[in-house]
Amino acid sequence: MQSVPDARTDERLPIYQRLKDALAERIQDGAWKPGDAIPAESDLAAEFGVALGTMRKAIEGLVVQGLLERRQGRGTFVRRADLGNTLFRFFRHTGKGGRPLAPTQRLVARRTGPAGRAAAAALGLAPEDPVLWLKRLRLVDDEPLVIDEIALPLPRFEKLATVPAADFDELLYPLYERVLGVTIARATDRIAFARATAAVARPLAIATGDPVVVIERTAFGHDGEPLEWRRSHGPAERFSYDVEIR
Amino acid sequence: MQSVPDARTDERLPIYQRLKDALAERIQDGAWKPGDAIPAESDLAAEFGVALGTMRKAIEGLVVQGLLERRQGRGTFVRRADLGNTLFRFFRHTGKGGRPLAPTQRLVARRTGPAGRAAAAALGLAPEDPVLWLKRLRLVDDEPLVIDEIALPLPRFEKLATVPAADFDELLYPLYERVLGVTIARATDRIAFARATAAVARPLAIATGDPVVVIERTAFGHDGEPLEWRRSHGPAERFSYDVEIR
DNA sequence: CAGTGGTCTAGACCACTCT
DNA sequence: GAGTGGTCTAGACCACTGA
Repeated sequence: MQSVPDARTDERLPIYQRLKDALAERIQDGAWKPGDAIPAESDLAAEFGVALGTMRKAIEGLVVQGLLERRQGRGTFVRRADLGNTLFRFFRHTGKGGRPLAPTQRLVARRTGPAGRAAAAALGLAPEDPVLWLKRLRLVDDEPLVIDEIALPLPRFEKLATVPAADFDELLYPLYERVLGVTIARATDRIAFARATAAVARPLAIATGDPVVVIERTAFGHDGEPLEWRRSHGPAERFSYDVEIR
Repeated sequence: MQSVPDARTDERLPIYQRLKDALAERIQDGAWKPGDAIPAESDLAAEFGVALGTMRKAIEGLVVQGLLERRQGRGTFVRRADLGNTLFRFFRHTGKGGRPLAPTQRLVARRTGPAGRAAAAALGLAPEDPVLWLKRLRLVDDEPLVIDEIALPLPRFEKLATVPAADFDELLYPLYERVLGVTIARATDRIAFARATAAVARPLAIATGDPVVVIERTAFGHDGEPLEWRRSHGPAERFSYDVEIR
């Protein structure tokens, strides 16, 4: 049987490609952690036995991919993915009278249960596989704006089932990293509109049947593995999103 | 009085930056037109008196910006911006039974009138400045899906006022290029939600007050000048949009 | 086959950051 | 001042395309 060519050693690939894969692997493996500085370009070039320019091209590629971040005169660092905040990405920030916004969040429910069809498809599980379900309400200036249902594959996220509810005050992705060492690198959102069900309308303090935005997100790790699925609902009138094309 | 440093000659900028600006200018000026091949990298390097690698870096930048397109072994070409199709970018393509979709479009109205507040702000005009207004209905499988109101600054788009209505069968950006030599390079969309007014509901064959998506687009030329503003409405239930983050 | 972009090298000097 | 990334050069060879 023919051995499958490894991305790092497949000689048909350009050197800089193989370097990219080798460096990316160090990040995935956690040898280099988010926030860390990686060795100097010249050191890396020497270590891999390539010209400086070739190593630069490899690093440049990872910078474009958002894995690394260069800081002139200081070094090259493993980037901490900033996937923004659904609240501010997708909703109008009605900063009335220039007052600073006060976004807060509250864990409404936490339970273990079957993934169901949508979450299972996104996470690569069977619908009956158990996941940790979180329900979270996000408010701005004490006004409910978004309700999230979040599915996290078990056993990987088991520890989150016992973390004190108060810890869910913070953003979730940093929490995953702190508690579980799980890093979210990338996510896909799908935006659509629907009518509010009773379960969604109540926490949002709107009427059943009112128009809502539905944002379904799948979040992935550096290795491309799906780690989290969530479905968020918010009042449609508050929704606003900007897209830049080309 | 100090002369303002030209992007192409400001010596504080890296050479490759100045090269980028010089090449971009040739595209803006129409010296190199969309679809054209530009001279070989080696020729350009010689012409500008720089090393090949430096010219490559400049070209690479324009490729990333979407101005140029490389084709291995053939040459480097001026890219024809493909701003996609609002229909397929933002709405579910319900290809029932695998039948190919039949998207069509119809010019519903064409008139000259004041820009009004929204269009004027986007186009950098005064609200009372005259623009050419187009109203266009877009259908898929003979079912109305999107109604567009399009504002085009006037004197520049004057010729479009007399072009036969049948020509509006095609996509607008290629039409602008063919009839006026105007190239759209970039656009910004803002997506929001509203209730259908009577004017919007009638052509879409929905009820007044039904939920609709509103997509406001400003389109720009290579020089960053706003060239077109449009507001599109479509039924909210048919809307679907995917966003990839980082 | 000639001409194009794609990869790679080995060196030089500059600009920035920190101590 | 030492160490980092940023720019630039001048050359070599490879891989692909089209006539």
